[in-house]
Amino acid sequence: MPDVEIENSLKVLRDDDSDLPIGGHGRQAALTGCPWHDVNEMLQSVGLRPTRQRMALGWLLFGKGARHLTAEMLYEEATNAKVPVSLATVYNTLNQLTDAGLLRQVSVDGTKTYFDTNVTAHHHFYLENSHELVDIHDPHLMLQKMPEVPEGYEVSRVDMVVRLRKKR
Amino acid sequence: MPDVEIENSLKVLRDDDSDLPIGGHGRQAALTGCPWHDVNEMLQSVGLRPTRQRMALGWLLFGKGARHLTAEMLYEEATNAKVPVSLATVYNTLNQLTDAGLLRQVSVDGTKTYFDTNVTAHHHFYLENSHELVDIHDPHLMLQKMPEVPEGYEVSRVDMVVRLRKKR
DNA sequence: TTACGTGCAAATAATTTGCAGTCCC
DNA sequence: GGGACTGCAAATTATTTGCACGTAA
Repeated sequence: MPDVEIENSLKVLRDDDSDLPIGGHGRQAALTGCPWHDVNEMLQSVGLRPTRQRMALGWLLFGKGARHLTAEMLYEEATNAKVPVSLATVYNTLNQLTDAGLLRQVSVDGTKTYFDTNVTAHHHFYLENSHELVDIHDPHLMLQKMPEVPEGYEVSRVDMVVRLRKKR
Repeated sequence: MPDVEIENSLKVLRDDDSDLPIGGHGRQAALTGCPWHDVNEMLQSVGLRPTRQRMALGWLLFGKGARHLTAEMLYEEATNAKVPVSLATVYNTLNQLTDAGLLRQVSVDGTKTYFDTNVTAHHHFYLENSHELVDIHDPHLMLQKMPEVPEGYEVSRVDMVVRLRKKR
């Protein structure tokens, strides 16, 4: 996990406090609208050419509040934003950013794959009714006791998903 | 399935003792090797006709030790056991058993869907190298502190996956 | 220029579905 | 006998890939 520097380099880019459907957690305000040159820098830092489409996607991903999206969702967002990119490129870009450690993949139900712009250790609520993914901001939830790991293995990561359904 | 060593090294971690595949409804201790009529009963109890293929699949699922499998794996097992069933039927059956509460679906990486014969609350290790799923038997791991659930929602289930990789 | 990036369409992979034939009660 | 079940193949869905063309360094 190569993330400490990346972490820092991105901190400013995030807007931790926007439209979380459910509990949003407050944090310091990001720069107004994540300027172009931040995304640019971000891309450079991981060795990706700041092309038109990558800039646009990076801007959509990190500039706005949206934090958990599928390729399809991002594709639609881009299209709506008059930034035509092909779906294939969206997939490619998401995968490249994930490999670079700027995004984290979350699988919750076998079908869709979500990408989370928050790469720090944290867990998720999954709203079964709306198929929405939301960060759990409560830090106490995090691993109070690590299970005994078998010989020869080490923990790569812990994924926890608390599935929620609407009370009837 | 190249896992014999892994099998052994992890044996201790499994809740071998509680081999109650038919748990939930039946509860009574499993007879030696889960004979036909147990599977039969199990199917009846959830309103599924005990057909040849369902009996065979049920026998493979609950009679043997294998506890986490994909449709493809079960299909292969069945074929090897000279019980020809179509892959579609395997999928159908797995879904029916899941709906009936006899199996639990676990998604770990977007691509494959695993079915777990243990439907009690528990978590998993996922061996990234071998793509194997193993129960975490440590009950202490379970919910030490439930996160604050947003208004109007209730927890449907908590899925935790501790991803392990081989130490280099 | 020149390797890298993009779009499109075709290719995969996993799973579901339509429907004709089969089996259980 | 009649509806539940099965198998096969075709259909879906999500994602990847091959390849000709465009573009940043």
